[in-house]
Amino acid sequence: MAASSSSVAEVAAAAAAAAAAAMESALPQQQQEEEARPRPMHAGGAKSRHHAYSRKEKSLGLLCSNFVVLYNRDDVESIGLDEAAKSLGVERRRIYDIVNVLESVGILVRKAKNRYTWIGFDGVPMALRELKERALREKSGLAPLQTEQQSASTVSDDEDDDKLGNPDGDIENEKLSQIVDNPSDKPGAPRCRLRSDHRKEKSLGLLTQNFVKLFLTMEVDTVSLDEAAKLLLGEGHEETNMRTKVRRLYDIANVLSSLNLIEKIQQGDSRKPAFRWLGRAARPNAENAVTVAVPPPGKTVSNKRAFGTDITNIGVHRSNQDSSIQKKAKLAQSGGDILKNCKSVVQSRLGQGKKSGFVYGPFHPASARKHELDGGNKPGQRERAEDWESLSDSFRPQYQNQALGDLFAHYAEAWKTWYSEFAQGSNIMQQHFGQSAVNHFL
DNA sequence: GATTCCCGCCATGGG
DNA sequence: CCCATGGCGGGAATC
Repeated sequence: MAASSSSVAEVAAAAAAAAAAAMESALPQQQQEEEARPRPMHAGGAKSRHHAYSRKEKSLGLLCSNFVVLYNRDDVESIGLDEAAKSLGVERRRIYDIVNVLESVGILVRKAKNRYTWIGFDGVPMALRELKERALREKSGLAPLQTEQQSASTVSDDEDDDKLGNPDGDIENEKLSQIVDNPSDKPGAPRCRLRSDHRKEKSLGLLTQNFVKLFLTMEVDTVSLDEAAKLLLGEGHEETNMRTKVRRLYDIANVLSSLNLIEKIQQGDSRKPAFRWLGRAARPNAENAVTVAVPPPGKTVSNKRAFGTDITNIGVHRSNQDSSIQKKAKLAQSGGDILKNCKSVVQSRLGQGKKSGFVYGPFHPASARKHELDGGNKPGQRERAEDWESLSDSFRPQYQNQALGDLFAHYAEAWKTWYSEFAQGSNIMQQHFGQSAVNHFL
């Protein structure tokens, strides 16, 4: 119970601390954490008195940071959920949350039940490219449906997704299966709409992708979660649906923040905060984040939620309600995996990147097109040369090993689900961003 | 009082 | 039926 939980915390702390220490060298500049938020239990003895419950220490963002610190190494084979949960001292449920968004951004791939393969940040560029590509195709491909409200007669109070069967959906699917190079693909059998994928359509992972796409396609680089929710959701919606969606977006935004893919900013004056895309992001880790130039545009004040460098969870609960949650948290398994070297293969394929700042994704550039590092575009003002993206634009899918195949299979599937859902949301996107977004840089 | 968002119940879907 | 997964929303902590 309590005893075990504390020991778990200890282990987590040790592991993460070690990891952090090891990682230190990788950071361009070591910069002590500024720790915007003083530890609530900072006073007192060496350890910690009792440590009052603090939400921040349990945040998904922090958890994500720790997760990354813990696994972002060369010798990380596959990741077991139980193992992760135990190491980080959290319940399994939380790991699912993290893993889902990490996967959406290409940092992980599901290998099997309970098992994920670590791809690392090198996978991000490609994932973003995929995402963006889809988003753009989506935009131009789907029916323009100009400023028409699409009606949807009757309020149909709670159900949002109607399944409007889009004609070109099949075409896309076919194209996909080709790309995927699925050996066991039957040219006729498995072509199904995957009924009742309704569950998946509302998944955190999908939501994450759509959220990211939003940033990738519009040129205004900030959105408030309410806006995002409205955008990603349909039009009018039950208050409750909106609220739930926003809750999820908070979750996602927090982990994306910890990955430095976005940052929270205070919109001008007296307005709810919004999130700004930092595609060029560098390193996960703490808040120092050498997030390059990009001076915050005039009045926006960057007060992103700083994730402490401290190490995760302690077995303290939200309130004074004891209830030792104590999961069995068994950790058995982790036999010798063959997948182990998959990761290293990818790694070597990339030439070990990481420290050089510029890294190629899993696919080595087919045509070694070198894009100038943001050569000379828009002098002055914040240019948004997205390193992740421009970098990946030159990629040509040309996989040569297991892991990559899996990766693509994954993307293919994700697409399918995304496609149907997004089809309906696209029109509202259309009226919001119009054509301008279609041809923005690139 | 409003916002942020953690916690964990419990539906669900795969095996 | 068991168990891995992961929606979902109450309501506590923060702002």
